[in-house]
Amino acid sequence: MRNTSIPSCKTCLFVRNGIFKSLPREELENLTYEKGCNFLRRGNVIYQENNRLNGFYCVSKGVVKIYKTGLEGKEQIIRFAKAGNIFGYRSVLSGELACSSAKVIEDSVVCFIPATTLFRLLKKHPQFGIDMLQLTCRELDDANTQILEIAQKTVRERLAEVLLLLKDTFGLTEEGFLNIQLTREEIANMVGTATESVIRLLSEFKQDKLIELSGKKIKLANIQKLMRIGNIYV
Amino acid sequence: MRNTSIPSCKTCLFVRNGIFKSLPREELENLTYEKGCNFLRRGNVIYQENNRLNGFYCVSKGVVKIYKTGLEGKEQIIRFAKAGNIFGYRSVLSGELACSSAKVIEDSVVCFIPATTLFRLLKKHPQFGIDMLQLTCRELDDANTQILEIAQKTVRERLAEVLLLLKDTFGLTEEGFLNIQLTREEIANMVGTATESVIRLLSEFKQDKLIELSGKKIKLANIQKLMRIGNIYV
DNA sequence: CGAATACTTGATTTCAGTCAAATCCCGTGG
DNA sequence: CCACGGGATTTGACTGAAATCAAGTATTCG
Repeated sequence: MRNTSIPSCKTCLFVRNGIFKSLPREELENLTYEKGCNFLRRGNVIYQENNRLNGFYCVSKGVVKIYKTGLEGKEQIIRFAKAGNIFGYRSVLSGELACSSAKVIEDSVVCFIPATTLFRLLKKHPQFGIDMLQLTCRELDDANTQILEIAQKTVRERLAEVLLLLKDTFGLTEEGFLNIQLTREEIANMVGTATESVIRLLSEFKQDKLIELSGKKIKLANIQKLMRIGNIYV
Repeated sequence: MRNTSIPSCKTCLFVRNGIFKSLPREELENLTYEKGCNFLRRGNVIYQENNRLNGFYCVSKGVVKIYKTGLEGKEQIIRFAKAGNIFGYRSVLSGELACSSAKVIEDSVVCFIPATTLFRLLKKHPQFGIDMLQLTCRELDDANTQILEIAQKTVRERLAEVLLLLKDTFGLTEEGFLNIQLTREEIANMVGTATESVIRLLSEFKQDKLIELSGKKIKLANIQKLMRIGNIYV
C-alpha cells in the first residue's frame, strides 16, 4: 500500500454523479483535504471482519470485493465496489466492528474518508443523508432478493443470474467478454456453491452454446437463454 | 380493516424509545395528527410486492411478517415487525414499487405515516436521518449475514438458529414457550426449506430433548445445545 | 359437523457437495 | 530463457442432505 497523488473530489466525475452529488463545492474541497488515498494491488486486503473502521472508502479506480467469511473459511461475496462506489460505511455508522471484509480484485485507487467527516456531512447536509439512506435501501433490497434466490433457486439458475449480473455491473469488452476476471472460486463464492459445481455448470453452459470460455474470460453468447435459465424477467 | 382510536405518538413508549426518539415534542404532535391507524387481524395483507406505497407503517401492537414471494409462490420471510418497529419505508424512500409483502401474523394495531411526512422529518431533523440510516444499516448487516448462512449452513443448523432468533425477538412465555405462534410452513419460510423438512427436524430436536412441542407451541429445552447446533458463538 | 387447512410420516429421487487425482497455468528464481 | 512449484482448473466417482411425491391423520374454523 503506497500513497499516490490524491485525486481531487471536486473534479472526480464519480463524486459529481455519485453519492456526494448533493454536496456544495466547498464541501468537496474539504473532502479532498480530509481524505487519504492509496494505490492497491489485486489481493490486497483493505479490512476484515471484526476490524474497527475509523472511516469509509470510496473507489476511484479498480474493483474491490466485499465478502463475509463462513465457518470453514469459505467466502460469500456480498457485492463489488467499483469506481464511484463507497464501502465500509456501515460499521462506521453503527459504530460496530466490521462484519464483512474488503479485498482488491483489480488494481485500485481507493480513497479513505474519516468517520468524523462522514458525521459532519450527515449533520450539515440533510440531503446527503437522504441520498445515503436511499443507497442503503437499494443495497438492502438487493440483499433481500439474494436471500430469496439462494433459498429458492437452483445453483444452475443462480449461476446464469450471476453471469448476467457481472455483465450489468462491469459491462463487456470489445470482443464481448465480461469486463471482469474472476477465479472460478470467486464465482462460486458469489453463487454460493462449490467451485467444482461452477466449473461443471460453466462447461455445460459452454456445450449448450450459452457462453464461450477462454481461460478466465467469459463471453455471453446467448443472453436471452441465460435470462430464461436464471428466471429473470425484467 | 377498521379504524380505531388513534394512539398518540407523544405517549407511545415505542415512539419515545424507537426510531422517532430524536424528534422534538411538537413533531410527535404533528405525527399523531398526520398519521392513520388501523386494527388488523391475523392473515390480513397490508401490502404486496409491486404495490405503490404512499407512506410507511409503524406497529403499535401485534406482529407483522415481511416476506418476498418466489417463483412458485413460496414465501421467504425476511423479518418480523413487532411493536415499535417500522416497515415499508424502503419503497417510500426509493420511490419504487414495494419489493416485499407484509402480512399480519398476530392481531395488530398498525399506524400509517404518509411519505410527505417522512421526507419532511428527514429534511428538518438530520439526527432522525442518521437514526434511520443506522436502522437500515443494521437491517443490511442482518440480511448479509442471512445470505452467508443460507449459502453455507445446513437446514438443521439454520433451524436451530431460527428457533433462537425467535426467542430473542419475541421472548418466552411464563411456561418457557416461544412467545410467538407460527405455522410449520412459516418456520420453513424463515429457514428457507421445505415444510416437511422443518417437521422432520423439529421432531428430531424433540427426540434429542432440545425442544418440547405442544401443537404449534415450542419450548426451548436446551438452549446451549441449540446454539452449538446452530454454530452460534456470541 | 363438515370442509379446508395444517401437520405428520414414509418412500423415492435428485441436486449438489465432497473427495481424489490429473492437468494446466503462471510467476519466480536460477 | 527455462525449469520448478504452487495454485487454479478440470474431470470422475461417490455420498448425502434435503426436496419431492404421496397418503393419511389431526386441527381449526365457519
